[in-house]
Amino acid sequence: MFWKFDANRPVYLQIKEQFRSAVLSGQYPPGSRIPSVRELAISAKVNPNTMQRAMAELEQEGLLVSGGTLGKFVTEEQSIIEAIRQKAVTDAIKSAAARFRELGLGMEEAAALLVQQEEV
Amino acid sequence: MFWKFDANRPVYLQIKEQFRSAVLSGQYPPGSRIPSVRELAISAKVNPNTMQRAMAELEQEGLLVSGGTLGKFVTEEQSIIEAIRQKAVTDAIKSAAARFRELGLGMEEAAALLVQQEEV
Amino acid sequence: MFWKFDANRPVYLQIKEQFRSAVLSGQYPPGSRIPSVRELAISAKVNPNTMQRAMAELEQEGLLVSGGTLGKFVTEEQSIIEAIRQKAVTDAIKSAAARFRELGLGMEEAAALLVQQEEV
Amino acid sequence: MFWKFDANRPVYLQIKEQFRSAVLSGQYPPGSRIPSVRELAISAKVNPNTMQRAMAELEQEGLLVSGGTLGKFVTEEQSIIEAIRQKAVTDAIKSAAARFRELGLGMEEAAALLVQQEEV
DNA sequence: GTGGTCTAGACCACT
DNA sequence: GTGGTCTAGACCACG
Repeated sequence: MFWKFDANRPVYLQIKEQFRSAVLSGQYPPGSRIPSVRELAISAKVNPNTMQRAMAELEQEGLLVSGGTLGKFVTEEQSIIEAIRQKAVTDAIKSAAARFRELGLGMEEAAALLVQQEEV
Repeated sequence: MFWKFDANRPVYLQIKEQFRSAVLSGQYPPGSRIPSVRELAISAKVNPNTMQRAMAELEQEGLLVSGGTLGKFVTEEQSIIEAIRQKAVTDAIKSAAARFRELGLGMEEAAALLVQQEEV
Repeated sequence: MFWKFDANRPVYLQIKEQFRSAVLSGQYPPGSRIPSVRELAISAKVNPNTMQRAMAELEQEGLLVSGGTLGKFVTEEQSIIEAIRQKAVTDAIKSAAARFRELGLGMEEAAALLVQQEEV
Repeated sequence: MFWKFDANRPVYLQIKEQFRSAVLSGQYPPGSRIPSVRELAISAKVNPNTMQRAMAELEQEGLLVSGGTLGKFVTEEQSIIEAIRQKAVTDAIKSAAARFRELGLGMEEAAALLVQQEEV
């Protein structure tokens, strides 16, 4: 798990986003145990409380379930995961579209730049 | 000029982004006078100090030039504007691409969703 | 605002309960500004962070709305307040009933003891 | 014996309450042998240490007496049982009354809701 | 001064 | 060892 933070947004929100993405992209399969809060905090070079807050919110969101002293686990309910994925993708697209529109960039143009960027 | 702020990022940064976009998209042509900080602050429902800070940074960036007691003006130097546009577009694309990649979304897929979104 | 905490349950949860009750019982009318988090923390002899957490959750619940740097306010939406009151009362009744049942106490019996207790 | 735990309070305290209630409501008559700590722990899906701690405290309270290698038994002294019952009922009533009062709920009103709840 | 975030470090219960 | 809570104290953005 590699972390990258932008200084201008709350770290715990960025942790939520990135960890959610990690789960959605299959890095932590449904039902699997995730690393302990303390380990994750170390890997992200962040205070355990900050990591704890992020994971607690992902738990409240339904993506994670707490196994008490056994650690935290990715939910086994595929429907929840799928719903979260849908929302994440839609949000990302909407937010990018809004930014492009703000810049006066047409969607086809933006789409072309995106594809082209990948080829680099 | 319509403003939309996200609670989780410094307002003055969002003002910079949005005002810069307004200039780049031609809403304020090169050489034109922009509204006073006071007026902009009211339209954005923001403290004048906050607006002042944002405009000062856009001035330092070269996009705006101060006309002393006459107010602030958009720079007339096309090269500066063009450079800023390039950077803004590139940043927006890169940032969107990074987010999509994080979500395990292919660029072609994302591009398709973007175009499709416009049709809605 | 007077606070009373039970050592065996998280303080922030008890703060939520008690403050919610204070609002529901009209101590803080709809739309009114509540004391600052720092003041409340002092009055409850609790760390500001703990109070902050409790108020943030009441905000998420919809009972409070944040006025940014102006402080926090009780929501003006009567419907939300009413819904929260309903839930609070129902929960309290259910929880008491469960406890009484556990003790083999009939509801009529318990009801009598409750009324009698008030007369003391 | 059916167990139900609230995540926000120490499990051993909840075991004490529920087992005490089970005895008071006659599920384990005076002088009868209770299941082994190991069995109880399994039925409650709880660590034996946790169950052990709860039973030890009930023993110290006088409700249970240890029969050495024969297991634990409910005390045969009716006076003790009666005293514990009194305290348990009084505590439950007081605690419910306090909660209702906090919510601005009159005792007659609460009593009515309690009785009504039973009919459902 | 206000809300909000973050760090550092401690303590508790135990799924 | 793990999740969870709490304290103490600091910093930031905003007004």
